Amino acid sequence: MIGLADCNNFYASCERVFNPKIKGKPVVVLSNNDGCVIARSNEAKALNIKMGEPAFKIKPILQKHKVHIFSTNFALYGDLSERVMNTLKSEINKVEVYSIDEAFLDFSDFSSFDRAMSIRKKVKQWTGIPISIGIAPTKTLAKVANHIAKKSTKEGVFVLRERDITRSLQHLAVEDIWGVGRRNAFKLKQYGVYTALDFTNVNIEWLRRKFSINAVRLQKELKGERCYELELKKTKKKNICTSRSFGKETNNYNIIKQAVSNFANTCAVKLRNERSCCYKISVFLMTNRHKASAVQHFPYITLNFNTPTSDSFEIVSKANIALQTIYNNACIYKKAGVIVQSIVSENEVQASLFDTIDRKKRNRLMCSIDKINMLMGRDKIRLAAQGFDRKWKLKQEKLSPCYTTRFSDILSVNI
DNA sequence: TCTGGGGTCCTAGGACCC
DNA sequence: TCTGGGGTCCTAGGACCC
Repeated sequence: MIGLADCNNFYASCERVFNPKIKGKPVVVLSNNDGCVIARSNEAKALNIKMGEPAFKIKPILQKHKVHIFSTNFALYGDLSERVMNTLKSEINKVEVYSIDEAFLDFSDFSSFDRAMSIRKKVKQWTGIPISIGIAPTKTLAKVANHIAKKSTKEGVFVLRERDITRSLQHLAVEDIWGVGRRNAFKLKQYGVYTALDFTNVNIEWLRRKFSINAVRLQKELKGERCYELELKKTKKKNICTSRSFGKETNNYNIIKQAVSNFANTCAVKLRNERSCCYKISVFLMTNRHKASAVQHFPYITLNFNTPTSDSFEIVSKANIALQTIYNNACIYKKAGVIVQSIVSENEVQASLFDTIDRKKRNRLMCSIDKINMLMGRDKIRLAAQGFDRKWKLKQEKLSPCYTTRFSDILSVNI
């Protein structure tokens, strides 16, 4: 059997761990720039606050019910996620960390309701985060089991046995199947497929023809045939993207250049952490698509490196060449981003015949910079192009302390 | 006033080869 | 009159996930 452990309302729960005052109260966490609701406590869900809703649209509800609002604090969530995963690993040998708040667990040795309950209790006790566990024969069914654990059990644990599969699928809407999104749910309903059970009953050839190979796999998984195994090896990323909306829209070239330089540098740092190099870099800009009256412009350009690189100097300067090409000062931009692509492992780099850079020396320099920044704080050493004033930076008005990752933010206790 | 960020996989179609 | 068949590789766009 495969288990799926999923943290309940993860970001909202993180905010509560070190702030007991907000227990039992409605809590929402907003996306970057304090834009949309991306996490809700049960009390906030009960107020009918929807996932992804722009905060400014529901301001009256938030005020009326005294909802506690937080900006995203990824330093906190990332750290608590690691604690949860480590606790799971202390109980289960094979754990696939699937996302910041989810992990697949190998229950092939023995799976029981009681074992899952004790794991759940341990995670709560050790980290303060409540989780739900669903257990079933395949990953997709484990997702179903988790769904049931969250919605219909008091304990937060559900074991989906073979004999109960049909009954469970009957009560699961087709759009709630893992891997069926909005588009395909709409399409399926047009053909009269409304529940997960309906989905398991459609002709497999028809499914292959009308949808994709994934739909076929999905059907098999729902019937208990395993198509997806646990992925225990960490794989290298194939693309790395850093992008942000600006706190304030702008057409100022220098501000945008600073932002793009910072995003490009972050991509380079991420590449070096992965021990990878990239062949290509793309830069994009976006105007505010919600503003009907504004001139819209979504330029995007990709440039190549002759030799794959993770060098900040090269990546940032190439990003700036790209920016120069696509920037148009008649437009007010809302967002910019840098993507590095065609990624290869750093020990598989094929150098260009005409390469002129002393790469060994540059690598040592980058290593030193990374080390110093690790010890002394992010961007302590930076490229001049990154600048200091950060006029493009995001809005984060409701940021909670980094309780676990910054010395000055550690809680003090009065006895 | 105000609307997120970071990924993966699949497919169709174009360009090219012999 | 009449215009093939079998491939590979790359890319953009779509769909999905959290």
